[in-house]
Amino acid sequence: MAKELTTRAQDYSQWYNDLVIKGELADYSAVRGCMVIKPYGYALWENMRDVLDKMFKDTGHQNAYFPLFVPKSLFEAEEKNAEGFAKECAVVTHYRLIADPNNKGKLMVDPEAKLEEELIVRPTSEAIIWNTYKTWIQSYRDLPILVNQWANVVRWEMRTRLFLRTAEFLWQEGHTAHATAVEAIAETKQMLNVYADFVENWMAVPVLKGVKTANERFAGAEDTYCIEALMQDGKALQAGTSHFLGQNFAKAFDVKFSDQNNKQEYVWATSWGVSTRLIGGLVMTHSDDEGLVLPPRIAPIQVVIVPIYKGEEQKQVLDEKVSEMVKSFKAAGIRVKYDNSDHARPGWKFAEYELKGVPIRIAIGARDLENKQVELARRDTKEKAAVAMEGLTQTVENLLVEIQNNLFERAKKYRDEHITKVETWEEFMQVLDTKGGFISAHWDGTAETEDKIKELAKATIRCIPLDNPLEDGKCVLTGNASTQRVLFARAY
RNA sequence: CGGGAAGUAGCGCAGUCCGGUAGCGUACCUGGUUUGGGACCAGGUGGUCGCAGGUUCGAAUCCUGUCUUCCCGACCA
Repeated sequence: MAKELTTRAQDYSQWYNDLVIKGELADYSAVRGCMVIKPYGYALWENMRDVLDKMFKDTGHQNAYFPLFVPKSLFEAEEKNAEGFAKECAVVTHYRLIADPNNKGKLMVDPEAKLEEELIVRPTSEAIIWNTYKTWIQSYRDLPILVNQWANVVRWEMRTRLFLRTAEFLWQEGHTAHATAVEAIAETKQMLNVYADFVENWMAVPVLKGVKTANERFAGAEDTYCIEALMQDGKALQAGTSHFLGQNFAKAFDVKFSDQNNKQEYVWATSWGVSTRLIGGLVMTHSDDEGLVLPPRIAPIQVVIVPIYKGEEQKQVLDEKVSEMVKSFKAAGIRVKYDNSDHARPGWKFAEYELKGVPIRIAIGARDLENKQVELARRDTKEKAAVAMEGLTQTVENLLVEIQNNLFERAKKYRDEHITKVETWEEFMQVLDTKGGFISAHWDGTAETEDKIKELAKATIRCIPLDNPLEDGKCVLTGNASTQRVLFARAY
């Protein structure tokens, strides 16, 4: 029987959950709020990770690894950062279990094994890293430090959703140290551009680059730059952030260096990260009611080949023919899977690989061998065509590029059509409730107005776009004078 | 943390009101026929019904407690 998928129109949230679980990206686990990332989903993450990792290294960064645990005294050193994360920290208080004398076969926490100082399971690593940088930095010659780490972090969220918000998630966090503010700001912007480049050109997800308002800023940052994407239900998703941390952490951890004039200066910092949340954004950007739709450049399987045969004899002929094709594909760097397993019939396989979002499917049977052709089906448009075996590898290479471009253009068109300029509060609410997407509106620049809008509309300022044109106007809520439009949306 | 729902075979569910020793679909195994959009026939395997206690001759079913998960909300760099 078919794996029943909920459609987007029926229940968008359920559709998303169905895709993640039935598409075998991830599954719920026995641990509240934590997911199991399954091999197919992890392969996707590995592809994303590998591309990003190369981009980081190409911009001069190195990987390192810091501890999972942060002593409480270090964690609280940068006050704003600590306060921002305090209410969602997992805390280790003991280090040993013993047999429970009142409950045979069960264990209990040994009250004798209480830690002198509690350990915070990192929700982010600024504290432990800056405490370390203190020992790495003495002179301007030690700067800059350009380090990234691939890690897991824990944020004890009250409400979780697969990939979008889980208690534990995988990410990378870059932490850099610089001699000047100018240099640190340049780094912050550079990494924002790296993220935008990756998300748009590899994931085919269009993003808006901008800077957060003070309210939405990372705890402990001077400025938070972000890329914002738009999902098919009209809600925005923060896809990545890059923070200019000023000297906040240097001061909190007393990290100084001697400059060329032997003067002691505090170090300037940045941090930047993207997480497995990107996978959630990917799913909600491209997928449809038949299942996942993955962009070719990061799809674990780019091409699946399904043989159609009657009897063992035909199968062997096909196996032989297809092995040549596979060899040619692999030589061209195409990630290909030949599924000649006998326990499922072709129709079942078609549906299965559509559900899993494989960009191209090739079906080949006796009929095709005779005509020296194959059936080529593309996942993004669901179009099927008979194409010649002659030059097939080139045909497939071209089609992969075309699909990649089509996905991006399709998503960008949708996104652009869902940026709406509004002038009045009535329009603001109407667009929000009926059309969704980003709303470009004037805002008087105060946190009070921002809070009020959040309360009234459940919409937040996603960002102030970079290179935002100045334009005199009136705040959409208060009518006060405003110098520029900002982007509002309901968000994940 | 507030509200709701659910825990019975790998997965999805019925049975619970009205107590009598567990069933359906799918998956899985065997054999056969099949194979161009989620095949069909036949025969099988698999669960002491989340956990603990109570009522009863007898509990998936009634009572008490407890644990867990999901959904909605609040919260969310």
